[in-house]
Formats: sequence, C-alpha cells, structure tokens
Amino acid sequence: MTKNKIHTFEKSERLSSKIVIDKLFSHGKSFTAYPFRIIYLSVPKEISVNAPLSVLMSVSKKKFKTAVKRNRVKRLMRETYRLNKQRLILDLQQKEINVAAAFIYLDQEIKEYTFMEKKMIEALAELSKRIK
RNA sequence: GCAGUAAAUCGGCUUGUCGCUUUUUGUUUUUCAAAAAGAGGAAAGUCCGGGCAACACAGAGCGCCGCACUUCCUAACGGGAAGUUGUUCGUAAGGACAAAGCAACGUAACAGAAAAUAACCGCCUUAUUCGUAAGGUAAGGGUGAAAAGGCGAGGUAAGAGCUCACCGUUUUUGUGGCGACACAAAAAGCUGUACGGCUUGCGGGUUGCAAGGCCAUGUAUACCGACGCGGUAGGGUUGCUCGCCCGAUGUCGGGGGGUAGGCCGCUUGAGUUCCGGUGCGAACCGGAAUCCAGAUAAAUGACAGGCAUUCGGAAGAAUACAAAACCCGGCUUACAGAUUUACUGCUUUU
Repeated sequence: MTKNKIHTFEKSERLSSKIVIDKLFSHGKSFTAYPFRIIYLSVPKEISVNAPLSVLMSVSKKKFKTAVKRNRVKRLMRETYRLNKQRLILDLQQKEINVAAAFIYLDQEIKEYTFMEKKMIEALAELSKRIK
C-alpha cells in the first residue's frame, strides 16, 4: 500500500444504490454531532460493493437556496471526511462489518474549514463508538 | 476634467500538496502509473419557439388557446433588425410604452335631463284663464372617463356648419416611399367616443430524454418439452348415478414478460474560430482551420502561499451574480468591478 491510496474518495465509497438509501432512511439509526446529523446502518457484505464504508452527503435546499452554496458545503464535508476517514475504516475492517451512512448538514451558514474538520473528526469517532 | 447616454468585451492570475470525472497510452486482467481535457454570460427562471422521440391522425366544419402598425431576418417564434404613427420622461445624447376592425352583434356602472331616435334648467316664438300649454333651439349650466368637431366672425325670434376664414376629420387626385405613411392640392358641412367574451387574418395534435430503445443476475412464474407418479388425487357437467370433459403436486431443460443494475439515446452540431464578400441592420453567402464537459445523486474541488484590483492612516478586510443534467435559437431576471468605441451636457484651457 502506497501513501496516496489512503485519502481517496472513489465511486465505490459513495452511496449510490437507491435501495440501500431507502433502507438507510427507513431503518437506520441516527445521532446528532452538530452541525451534522448522521444516519447509519450496517449492511450485509453481499449487498455492499467493495468498500467497508459507503457514504452520502446531503444539504437541505431549504437552508441553502443556491446550488453554489450547497455545493460548497458538500465539498467541504467531503474533503473533511476524505482526509479523516482512515481510522474508522480500520476499525470496521477489524470488526468485519460494512456500514452505510448519510451525513446531513444542519447549520444555516457555511462554516470555516478548520471548524468543519474538527467536528467531522468528532462525528467519526462517535460513529466508531456506536457501531458494534 | 466631471457627469451621463448607447453599443460591445471581459468578469481575477499563479505556485505547491492532497483528491474527483472522462478519454488515450503503457503495464496487464486486478488496478496501478503517466498524459490530455473538464461550468456560464447569464449554465439561472423554465416564459416562448424549434430539433429529436413515443403515441395519435381519412377529409371538412364548429369550438378552444395564442398572436395582431409596416417591410425584412429566421428552421421557427409571442424573438430580432430597420422604419411609421401616437403618448410620455430627460437640458441633451437618448429612453419607455402603445398600435388589426367597428359593417353586423353586444357593453358603457355611479352620477346626469339625456350615454344616442338627446330638451331638466335656461333662451326664443305663439297662445294664454297668467297657473301654464304647444312649438323652436345644442350658445350657456351642472354630471361624468366620455356630451354630439374646435375657435372667431357673420347670421337669427333665439339658435344651429345655417354661412365664411383658420385648424381638425373624411374622401379623391398628385408627388415621394417596396410599405406603414409623409407632403401638397381639391372637394365634402362633417352619420359621436371608448371598448369587447364580437368580427377579420395568421398560427396551434398530445406528452417530454424520468422521452424512447437494448441487455439482464437473483426470486417468483404464464406457457412448452422430457422423465416420473397415473389417466390416480381432485375439479367441472347433474337433484343423484352412469357417462363425458379437464387434470395436478416433483425433478431437469427451454421460455416470454420483467425488478435491482448496466448500456444506448449522449454529444459532429441551425457547432466553434478566423478570413473575404453582400446588406443601413438583424442576418446571409463563400473559403480555410478545428473537435471543445458528458456527470447520474450527479465530477470540474479543498487547503496553504504569492501577485493584481478596491476600501483603509495602518493593522487588515473584501474580490459580484450564479454552477451543465438531451441539444439549439430567443426572452426575462441577478451581477463587485474593469476596458473599448461613438455621442451629449457642464466646466477649464487653447
């Protein structure tokens, strides 16, 4: 494993299956780590493709009316996730479970990158603790 | 120099680290590496028009919806260009808005005598029992969005295009213009105005790429074949019996439709850039070069530094609006700031 394989965010790591998303929102458990609300669900290995963790980012249209601002928030979330996900993935690989999760942004304003990063690390730690 | 008007263009640049999507090449079947490309003038609103696709469709009429000065442009348009007439804003350069028709049918509330076969008051004439009655009259009054061409003079019992001058209107003729129309002359005393669901002309089938087409794992399975039970269980016909008819459950194979998912549609097109020509212009014609996002819950990014611009004494702060979703042509709306050209007003200097 080379160094630059760690911080990726490829298609397989994104949650794109309609069925899994529907399941996630109807049966998933959730908690709030402000400014994120996180919904997660452990998925059987046959359904999920490759990655131990597949994720989607969501920003409400009500809170950010223009697409440019929504994109900005989503990209910030994605970057912070991408750079800090490694610990959680190792954890999941040890436990041998696959997880699907949705990150929903709750705040009304765009926050600084440093703030977002700090909160993302907290949220990922919390998620790691909750999954058994 | 300052303020403004019109048209057009641009709308940050750059280095490093870590990423994303597509394509190509190499390595090689499993993803790994390299290279190239990767949001806009409005991509937006989804308001019009067209391509494309599926479905519908003998022909004609009625209805419904949209549009409406002229000529031109266009694949088409409710769009655009150049003009016409009117109203209006601005000192000006210029800007904004409006525009078929009233022959037939219909409407014009309230107010007012009356909203179109005009007589309430007033004015005048005649009659008079002096109360009024008959008639003439649109000059004056008030109402109203709108009052019977305007104004002056003559005229008259009082008045009236009744007559005349000027203005307006309509018609005819002439000149200019492709035309809307403009100008000029002559004639007509001049049969209201505003509009409509009315009339006329032109256009319109419906739904939108989540259109539409193809492949198809798993699960269940219409139907068919083979093997097996067995022409057995059971069912139908009938009040019952006979008779007649249908006929399982299993295994394997074929097989249609089709869910998850994938592929096509999908980016070479009314394309883009440059040059030349025609036209006042929108635009068109000819030639050369070129391939320039194709994602799918949705890539085109994040962070750190440097530069530029603006604000500020400095520290520092700010750098608009807004992100493709089948593709084009428009319209509308948002937009920090910068640049160019032409023109206008004011001011200074010459």
